[in-house]
Amino acid sequence: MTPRPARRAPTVDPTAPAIAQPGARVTVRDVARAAGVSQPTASLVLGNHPTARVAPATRARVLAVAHELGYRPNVLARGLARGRSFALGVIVPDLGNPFFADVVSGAERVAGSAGYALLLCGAAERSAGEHLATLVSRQIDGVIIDAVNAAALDEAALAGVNVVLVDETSDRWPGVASDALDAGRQAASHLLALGHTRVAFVGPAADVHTFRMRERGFVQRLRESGLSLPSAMLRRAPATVRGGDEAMRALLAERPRPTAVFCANDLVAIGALKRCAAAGVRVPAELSLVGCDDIEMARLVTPELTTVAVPARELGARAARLLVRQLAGEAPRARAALLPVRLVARGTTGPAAA
Amino acid sequence: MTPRPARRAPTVDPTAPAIAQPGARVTVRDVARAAGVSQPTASLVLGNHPTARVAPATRARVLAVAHELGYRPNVLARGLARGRSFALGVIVPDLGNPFFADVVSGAERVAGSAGYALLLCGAAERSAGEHLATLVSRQIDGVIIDAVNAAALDEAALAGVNVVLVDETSDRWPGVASDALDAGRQAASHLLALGHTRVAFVGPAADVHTFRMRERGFVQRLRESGLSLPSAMLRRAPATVRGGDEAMRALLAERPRPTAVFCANDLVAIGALKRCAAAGVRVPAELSLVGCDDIEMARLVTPELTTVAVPARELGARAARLLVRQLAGEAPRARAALLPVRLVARGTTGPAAA
DNA sequence: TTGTAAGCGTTATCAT
DNA sequence: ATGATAACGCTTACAA
Repeated sequence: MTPRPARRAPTVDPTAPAIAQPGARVTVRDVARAAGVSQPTASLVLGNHPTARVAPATRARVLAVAHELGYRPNVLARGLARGRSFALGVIVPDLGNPFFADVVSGAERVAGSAGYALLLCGAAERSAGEHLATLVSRQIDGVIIDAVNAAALDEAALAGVNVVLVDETSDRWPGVASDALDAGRQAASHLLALGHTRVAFVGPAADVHTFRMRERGFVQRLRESGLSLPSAMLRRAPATVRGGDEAMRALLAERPRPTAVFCANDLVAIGALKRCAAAGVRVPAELSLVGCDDIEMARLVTPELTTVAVPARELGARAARLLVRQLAGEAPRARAALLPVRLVARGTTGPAAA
Repeated sequence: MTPRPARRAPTVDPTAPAIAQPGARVTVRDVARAAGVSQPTASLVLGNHPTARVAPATRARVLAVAHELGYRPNVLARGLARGRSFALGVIVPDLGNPFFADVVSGAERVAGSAGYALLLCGAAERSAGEHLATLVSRQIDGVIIDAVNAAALDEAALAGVNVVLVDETSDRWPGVASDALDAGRQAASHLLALGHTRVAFVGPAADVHTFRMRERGFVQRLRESGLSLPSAMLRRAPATVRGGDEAMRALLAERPRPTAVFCANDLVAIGALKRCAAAGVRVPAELSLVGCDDIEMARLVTPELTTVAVPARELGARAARLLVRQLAGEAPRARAALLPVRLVARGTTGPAAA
């Protein structure tokens, strides 16, 4: 066989000083050539493989040359050869919600330190299904899906993808979640302890598991104390500031008014709080308010928001870790426990008015 | 030459019904085989190339088969062959800051609809330089760098990378930025119009261009009205809620106190506002406060924050668009104009106390 | 218009 | 321990 034909653009001139040429990619082949070994041998060394049975001297030489030349592996090529991309995807409903920003941030930290890149997908513009499709065509190694109804996803698109759900449940994919039922229960307990009996709930109708569970826990705990939630006290609203604002307007028009309201998340609670301020309703004197998530904003409104703290960054971090471990070949461990949540009593809750 | 040897794992059995096999990747070769054309011909059709000189009949057949088989191109392989990854990176200091979350969100939208994936990099854990290196080894097509001092970046790492700076300037890379100087000027004008003469500034010492310009514009406008900023009225603090809180504590201890403070961003202003509330200083009666950015939070604190609105999402979107255009081969247009900013007078500013 | 062949940079499987 | 050789899935000359 004839020697390999000259490459179109030789990346490094062997006669040139061994300095990383700006703009020119240094490949394993260049390193091999310069180190006087075959290309696969260099690859064996550079791929820091566990099974790297290479003579110490050879290895050292290759490493030295690689360093000198400023060799950087081409992750795309590696991915193509290994059938993996060393990248994780994360799909969140909306990065504008600080809670999701935290989840993503936690995932990014873990993914990054495990050598994975994180591809960000906001489900606001494109649907989760579309995102999934493009991720798959990028040979994505795993996908974190947060607060997107997994059942609504296209079966075909999901075939053969490593998925971890955040704050959703499914018997098909593993997931990490906070103890949303307990969040609702703690909110109820707190209000009950303060003597509230006319309480309300504001949350989205959307079929997102966490919200459903928060609501369920709240109602459940109320029932245990002999209280019920009449339908007028159950307001459906999008999980946004605006949603909270509008729901609270409706709630304030009710007679009798509730003396306490649990909101599905902090954004809703803050919207509700804002409406109370606008309507001249004193919080917590006339009305108590409990949120959920404990985003940074919760401590910045006045009065500070009583809320149930949910470890958002930790959720993202765990989801990423789960994927990373799974990809490293570790057996998927038993169903992960729910992350505990904790009510933080601050300024928006007080004793029920007499 | 002998026919190509059998592949290790044939992805599709040609005799099987043409249904996307779950888990099995359908390749161009599979499509070509099924359509009875050569692999490159199929590639030509499927690569929706402008120069696709293929017989209409053939093209239709290939497309039909591809659809039937559920063909999805392997972006990694395509990238390797074309020397591009069809991915953009974005490096932000901290996703926890809603401003950056918005920038990223805007970039994601544009990148996504142009067929680019967005790799997220938070500069909190790893340095921007490290991120850049990993992005380069992923053959990244372009990188958006927000609020990271570009001069501090490793020259070598940046060689041959398409970079767009957000809210930074450099004569080396193109960038998009808001009119930070004008932001400072508008803040000053607003306070001057309200009769304030003892004003202060709180901002980070970090060498981030935008913050420097906001400060400069503020001081400049003050000077034009014959006012100066004594050093006691210039507090250095990290651009966070906490930083604002602590800086304001110091400011409140000064005698005489300032009657108005301009903060480098909303987070700082909100921290300052919080400190005022804690210290019993009435805002705006005793002290006026102006922030910068107009993040969602600004309207949620009490009183609502007067601030200079900066189009964060638009910045991210434009940065991404700049890269996408550049990658599409369009000539980089002349230096983009600064995005205008606009002061939004809300509740934290009022006339100077008599 | 289409097929053949080479190549992208890496990993994996064998002989040697 | 090392080196040929094939393969990953795609693009792109170039030849037919």
